[in-house]
Amino acid sequence: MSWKKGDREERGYHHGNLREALIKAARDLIKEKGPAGFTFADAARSAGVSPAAPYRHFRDRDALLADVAREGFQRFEAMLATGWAGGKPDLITAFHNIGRAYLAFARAEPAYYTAMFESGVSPDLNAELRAASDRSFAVLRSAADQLVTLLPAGKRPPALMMSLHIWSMSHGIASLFGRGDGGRRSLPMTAEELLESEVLIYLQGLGFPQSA
Amino acid sequence: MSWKKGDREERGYHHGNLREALIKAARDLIKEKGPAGFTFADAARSAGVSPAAPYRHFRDRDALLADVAREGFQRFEAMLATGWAGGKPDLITAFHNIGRAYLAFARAEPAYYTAMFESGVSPDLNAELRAASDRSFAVLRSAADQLVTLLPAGKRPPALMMSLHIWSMSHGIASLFGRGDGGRRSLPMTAEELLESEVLIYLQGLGFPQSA
DNA sequence: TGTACATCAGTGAACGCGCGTTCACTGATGTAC
DNA sequence: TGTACATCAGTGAACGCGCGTTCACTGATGTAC
Repeated sequence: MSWKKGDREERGYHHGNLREALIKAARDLIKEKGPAGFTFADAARSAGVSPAAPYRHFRDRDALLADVAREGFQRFEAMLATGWAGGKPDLITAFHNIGRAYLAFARAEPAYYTAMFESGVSPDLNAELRAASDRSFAVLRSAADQLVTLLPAGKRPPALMMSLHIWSMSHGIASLFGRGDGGRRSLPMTAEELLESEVLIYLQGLGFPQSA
Repeated sequence: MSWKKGDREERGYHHGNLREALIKAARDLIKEKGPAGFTFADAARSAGVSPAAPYRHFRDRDALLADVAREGFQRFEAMLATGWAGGKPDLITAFHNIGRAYLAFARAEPAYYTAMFESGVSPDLNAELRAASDRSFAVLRSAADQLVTLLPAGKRPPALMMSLHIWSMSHGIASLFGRGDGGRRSLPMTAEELLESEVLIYLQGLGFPQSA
């Protein structure tokens, strides 16, 4: 069987693009059965190759998982940046949009989210993963940097602290209520409404105007 | 080998108290190797019994994990209640103390915390687990009920919403930074300081006085 | 109090299974000349 | 352009291992009389 290179991703030798195919297989299996519920052999089977083939691309299961997480952070960064949209239409609205993007990502990509935050893969053990994680956070950090300029110089909170606060709110809500794979708890309101009201009250506490 | 019933927990037939011993073994294994890193056979080995013995007490591995989570919620509830201390010395201070208790639990008992929130065991599938989880949340909810009475009647936020906000902040910080088993990210401040400042700003946003 | 019996927690051997990992190999693609 | 060789992604068979699960059993404890 030989494939023409019609698809942009289709290239290479025997399989075509086994590395990416294995990452996709891992994502599907994580979504189906949780981060613990997939094996190296499973991923090979899903990708339609022999159980020995993955060893050409990943040292072991953890290396594969780390690559899923790294790819996840890349997409996450892109979604957060799209939410922020360079601070348009106004800084406060754009800031709320980052939170929405955060929840949208957790909902749309529960497999990536799990690999990134709950798979036990430590970013500190993998420089590339760490860098991808840091770049995601930098979107939030940079938004906070710009947001504090709305306040008079003497009343500005530390932007780092502020971005950590927003991150923890978003992550808390996403973890508890906003997962696409059957969230663990039900709510009398949507996760988005809960986060939006939380951020609103928080910004009021810092003295931000209702809109800008 | 026969044991006198010196220890309060020591009773029963052959092993003494295998059920509790298995739960403790599961906790130790989760703490060591993560929620995915223990098996039914592992737990039996740690408890010093044959691999068939656990079947007398738990249907399968998930049932054991659910019981770890249930026991975790019981201790969690107790810690939160101790933090609140009936609203002493004053409601605002006691409210902050619940947050501290939340983080202290995640730090001191990472194995329970993992089983409760990240093991994939759904509270909805187990009535007892669900009830234990609800009782934990009820501590926070009841504290919020009392706290809102500090505000004039027309300016009181819904206590349910408020308790969900506080829960998500605490859970977000505990998950991201405040784990006893080698948290995944380092911080320029303690998790406790981060949560305390976050809650403080949030309460200011709702119009609460600095102390009461 | 003593005896006979019922109960049931835990045993240990056995099984089938799928995983992780290795190995010499095959065969398509890339490259030197 | 063609030929010979090097490279390397993927094969498939094999292995040891530990897991989950079952089974008839054993033996300590509880209970009826």
